[in-house]
Amino acid sequence: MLNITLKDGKILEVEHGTSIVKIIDRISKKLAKFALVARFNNELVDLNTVLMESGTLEIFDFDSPEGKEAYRHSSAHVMAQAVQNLFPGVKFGIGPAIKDGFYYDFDTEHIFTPDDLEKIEKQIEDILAADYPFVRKELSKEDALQFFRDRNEEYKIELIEALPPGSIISLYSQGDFTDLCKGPHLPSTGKLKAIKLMTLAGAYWRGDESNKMLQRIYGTSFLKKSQLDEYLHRLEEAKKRDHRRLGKELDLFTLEEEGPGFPFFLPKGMVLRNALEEFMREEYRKWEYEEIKTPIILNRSLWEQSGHWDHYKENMYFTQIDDQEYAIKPMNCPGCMIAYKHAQHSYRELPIRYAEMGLVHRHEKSGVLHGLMRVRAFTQDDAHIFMLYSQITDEIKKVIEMIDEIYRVFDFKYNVELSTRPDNAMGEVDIWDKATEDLRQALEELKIPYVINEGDGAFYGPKIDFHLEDSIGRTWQCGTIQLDFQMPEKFDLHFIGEDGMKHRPAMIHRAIFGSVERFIGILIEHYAGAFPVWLAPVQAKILSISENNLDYCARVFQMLKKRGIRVELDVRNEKIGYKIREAQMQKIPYMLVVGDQEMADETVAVRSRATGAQDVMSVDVFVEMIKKDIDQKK
RNA sequence: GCCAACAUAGCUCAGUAGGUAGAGCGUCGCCAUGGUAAGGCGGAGGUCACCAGUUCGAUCCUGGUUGUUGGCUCCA
Repeated sequence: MLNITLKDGKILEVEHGTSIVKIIDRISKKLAKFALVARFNNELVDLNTVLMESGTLEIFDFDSPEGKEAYRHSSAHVMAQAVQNLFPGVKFGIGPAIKDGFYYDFDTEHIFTPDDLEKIEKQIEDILAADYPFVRKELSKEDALQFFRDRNEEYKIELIEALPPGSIISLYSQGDFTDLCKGPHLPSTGKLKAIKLMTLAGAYWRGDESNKMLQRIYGTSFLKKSQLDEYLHRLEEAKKRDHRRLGKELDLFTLEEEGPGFPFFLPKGMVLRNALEEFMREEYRKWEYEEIKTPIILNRSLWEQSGHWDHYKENMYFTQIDDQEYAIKPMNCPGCMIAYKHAQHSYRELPIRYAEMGLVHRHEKSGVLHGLMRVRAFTQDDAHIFMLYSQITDEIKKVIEMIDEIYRVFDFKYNVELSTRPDNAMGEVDIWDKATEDLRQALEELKIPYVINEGDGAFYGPKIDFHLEDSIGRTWQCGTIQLDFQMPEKFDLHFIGEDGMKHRPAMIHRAIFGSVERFIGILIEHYAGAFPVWLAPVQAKILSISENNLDYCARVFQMLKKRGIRVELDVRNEKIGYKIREAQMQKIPYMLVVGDQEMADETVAVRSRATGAQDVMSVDVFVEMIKKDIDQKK
């Protein structure tokens, strides 16, 4: 007999060789219905697994990450089977579960079309109806290789060859489809219900652009049709918040064919942008930064000195002035190095914090451009901090606190990543290790949760990145803190120490918005275009009821303007409902309705964007109210 | 950059078995003076992204170019 310990601590006694399914049947009928996979002695396993030893058992349903992953992973296998049935001879890449679904990569002469997706979905239905069991089989590495060689599955062969010799290789079959797979899977295809194929895409084999491009089909699956519908509905809703759409609707910015990746900011977008920059400048004062501005075009020799010429050339634009070659800056650091060197510095001055709203240009590949999120020209709210080595941890912590404080103003949730040494890195490995350790230590001391992103650092140093989410859950790097021991070396920076000798300062690059453009993109999606009053391009709009009220409206307009409120006046010959609808769609925080009544009482009828509630008050009271919103950044 | 799809009025989109195009919104004009999410009527507005080719004739078919969208990160 075996002793099986359950999640609640209960111990079941079962016979040697009992399957997990049987055990679940004994635990509860309901559980039996919803169970998808299990964890036995810390290993995820199929429910069909037969237990040969005592241990702890945990059961997962669709609501658990483990269950959901297995569900989607099994969905991917079913999709692959459907593709195999419809397109014989197709070769298989990989097919994992991902955040909101799954994908599978295929290699076939046939080019999939959206019509094919429908056909594949029909085929999937049949496979679900047939309720094929998922059967696990374990082979030696040699036998597994033979199996896939017989089927000419070159990608599977490559995957198996990468495994250590002597490995036990598991295969999963359902019906006439067999795939190399670690598992676990659901008991049978009939457990799957609502599967939908979403999109087609190209994807390089193993994510390496020197490899062949395979055809990827993305799909998702849910326990019930209603959950799937809800998910699709959420996606539709999210699309309405897309910053590219709102940017157009609210006249914030535009992207034109004449400048792919070079956004135009329109008057309203510019107001928003200026409000953000003004806010950042207040923060500069508060956190003791000094602001500088360095040139956009600088001589090639500078970029050779900084290492950009060797490490970043493909991303840079160049130009000629007289007979000299110049580069358009892709980063602000080299200019800032020169600014630092302009004078001799004492240890007493450190840390020196130079901030710069720096416009940089980068040649991004055409296929990666995306609205304001990924552009070819953007403004970094950059800063470089020069300091003693003994000040490093404190300075990093200060920057982390500053970022956290600023993101809080917008009510952002963010993820933190620590990115380590990339392949094209400049400098010694042990210096990198030291820098990485400094960053890690600061995160640990502040108890900030983070994940490590191997090999994703900048070429001159490791970094802490702050990622924000867009409306459909894609994350974008915004804030960044990068520790750099290379630039001070390359530019021979120094300060005069207590001993009267020259010493090398340490340096941090940091940005908080990251890119003002990207940050605006995120903000638009975050607020769905309904900006808080302090950011709203138009904070209040005066709507006249009839021609009788024109003079009074103009007076109110002037009063508000004088008090610094961003106000617009709508005195067109339209009905009030029409004007309100328009102002509402422009997401203007306050509408001030003015008719005969208000004119007589010297008031305005304030309608709130959020609630639609009306409140009649004097202009002074309204100004006081809206000023309070602005001050509190509401 | 690579794979696929898409590109028609300022915006959102319809359309043509190949015979140079339509709606709604917006804009402009006139009428209505209207009290909290669209009042009525009328007008203007298009080299159907660009360049070639096929054809008597191309917005439509073919090829190329440009741009846009989704993906190329999730590792059996």
